[in-house]
Amino acid sequence: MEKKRFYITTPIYYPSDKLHIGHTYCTVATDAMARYKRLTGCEVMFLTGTDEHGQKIEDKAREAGVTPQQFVDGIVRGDRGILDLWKLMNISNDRFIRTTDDYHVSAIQKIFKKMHDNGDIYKGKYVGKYCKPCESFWTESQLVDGKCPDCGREVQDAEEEAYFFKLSKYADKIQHLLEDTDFLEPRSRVNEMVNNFIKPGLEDLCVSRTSFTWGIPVDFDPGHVVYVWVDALSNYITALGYGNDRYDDYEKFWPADVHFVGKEIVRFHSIIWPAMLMSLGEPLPKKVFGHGWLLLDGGKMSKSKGNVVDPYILAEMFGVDALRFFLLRTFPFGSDGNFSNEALIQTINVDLANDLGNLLSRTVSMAGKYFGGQLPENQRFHGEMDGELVTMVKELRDRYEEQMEKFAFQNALSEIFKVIDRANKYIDENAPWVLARDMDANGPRLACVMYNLLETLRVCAILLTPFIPASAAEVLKQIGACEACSDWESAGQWAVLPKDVTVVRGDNLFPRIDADKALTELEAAAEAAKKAALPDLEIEPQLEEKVDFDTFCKSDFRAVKVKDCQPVKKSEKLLKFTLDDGTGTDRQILSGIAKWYKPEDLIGKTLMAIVNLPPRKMMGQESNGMLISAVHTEKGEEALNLLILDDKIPAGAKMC
RNA sequence: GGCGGCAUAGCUCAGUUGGCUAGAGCAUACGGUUCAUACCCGUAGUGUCCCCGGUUCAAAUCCAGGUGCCGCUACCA
Repeated sequence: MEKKRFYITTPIYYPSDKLHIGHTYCTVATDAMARYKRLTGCEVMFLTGTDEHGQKIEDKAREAGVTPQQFVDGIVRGDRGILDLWKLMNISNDRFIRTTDDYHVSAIQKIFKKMHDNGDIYKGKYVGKYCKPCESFWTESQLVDGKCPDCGREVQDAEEEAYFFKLSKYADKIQHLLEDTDFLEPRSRVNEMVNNFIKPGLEDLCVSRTSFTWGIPVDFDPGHVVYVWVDALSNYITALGYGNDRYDDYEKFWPADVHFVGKEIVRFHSIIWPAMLMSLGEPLPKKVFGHGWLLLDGGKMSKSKGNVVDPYILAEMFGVDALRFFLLRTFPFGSDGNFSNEALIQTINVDLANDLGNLLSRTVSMAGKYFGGQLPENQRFHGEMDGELVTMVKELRDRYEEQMEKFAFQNALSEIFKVIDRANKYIDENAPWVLARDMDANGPRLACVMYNLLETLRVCAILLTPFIPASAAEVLKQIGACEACSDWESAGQWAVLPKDVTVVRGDNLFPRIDADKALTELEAAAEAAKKAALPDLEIEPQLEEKVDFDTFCKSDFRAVKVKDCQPVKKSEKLLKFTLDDGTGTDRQILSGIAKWYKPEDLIGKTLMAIVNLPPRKMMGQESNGMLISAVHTEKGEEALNLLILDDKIPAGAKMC
């Protein structure tokens, strides 16, 4: 009999920046689902990738002084890039598509041509706004206060030639698909789509651009590039070999079982994508699932807020499995969740360290202590004491399966942890340490208690495999489970381990985390990351206000020579200068530059000062003037350089 | 503005087609235990289920109105 097949995808991410915890969330969820399906015996195709074309990449590349291809290569394949991240997160994707891959490029050209030839793509005029100085084309909605969002200047009506896709033609079919089937989940998204887009009347979709070149050329009309919709969405079929010879899995895996997508791109996947497939005459994916977002402090994560959570830092600090687990255990997949470091640490400590990790630790340790690691065959079952636990474990796989089929990861995990909780309680009820006091009388009973715990751990570990693959494998290893005792089939059965199973004590699965210490470290890491993101160099903007010449001339700048320089007591900032200003009388100036200069290094230097400022007292000492420095900001940190003049300039020389 | 969603314990949230004496986890307090990762087990709580009406034998749940928060509002990828 042929295996059941399952095709699941993440969105292809846009590599204009490094990915954050939100992308990781979606990919980890997809990975858990893919691993679950493999566990149940399906032949799985799990696809993820990157969407690499478009204006923004072109711009970013120019800023960075590299070609667009070099730019995306860096973000995708570079150090700590996207591929590295998925490797770190133990993502089991079968394929990774980049929209710059040759086979995708040529397939897109075929798809575009096909839709053109069947009359669904036609040439039209794209009306918008044009900013002449910037030479850029904007849409009505992109304008800021009706002006160019880049320079703020007036824009003019303009039109450019573009290809359009007859989206409107498919409006009725799409509405039916959304309203009368369970194509789009969660259900709450359906109303949004229908009310916002379909009912007001679907407009045709502009599917080409002439305003930038970083895209797939329309091969029959030079100057046009295929816009994101056709380019990106089609990845789900080109990666299977549609329109290309690179792969040959289209017949095998299409239609997809589910596209996991963020709620912000539900529209593309639930309206545009089905319409495109209808136009191509291809079957539709079975389901689109729009998951929620991870919010920070109740708000969206964003670069500008500087609150982007870096998955690398978290995974390295707490472990990949802990992070994977947290993401899927804590938040209902369909709705938004509040991400916080506190919640992450708490979940790790409570569920993974205290409940699961400790259950394994105490079980294996007791098996070692009481039986030297190998249980005796002679075991005494006690229906009353054991019944409840055994029943729960026997029913667990079915309960779990029910939730997993609904993508309710949180609930599936919750079922497992109910059993883990029950097992911890079971230990208390049976008090193995009491039984152990009289091994002659209680040996068989104690052995049965231990066996029941191992069986419980076995089933839980199997079912946890999609979520925490490495840790689950470690559990199975420690409890001595063979391969046949670790598969999906055996997870539905009780008493699969041999009675005389041998356990192997290992390291603690999930070390407890010192919350205060970890939070402090995270803050420091976040601070460092924030700093790294700051611009290398910032200078003060120039003043708008003009100063007339006469006013300027009133400022008396002079060359001065440093006769002496001392730190000011009790002041961290101030240095006290004794200066020769050419008048024959020493001048004292205090300057807040101790952070940048050592006093002794400045003695003998020729500097510049304004000498006719009114005297001012600082830390009880009088300052007569001000030394002139150049200031700028580097990586968010203030930098200062005194104006140091050529020593041949005599003291008192006038600056003008 | 239009459309949609949400509002339940100190915190994060469950509550399916009205049957609830309103739950879980975390946090808190107290007690027990010692196999274990200072862990585990038990007990104790506290609620104007946002407000105001209505339907009903019965409303957290359904309806109307109000308040507050959030999302979507199409060519940004």
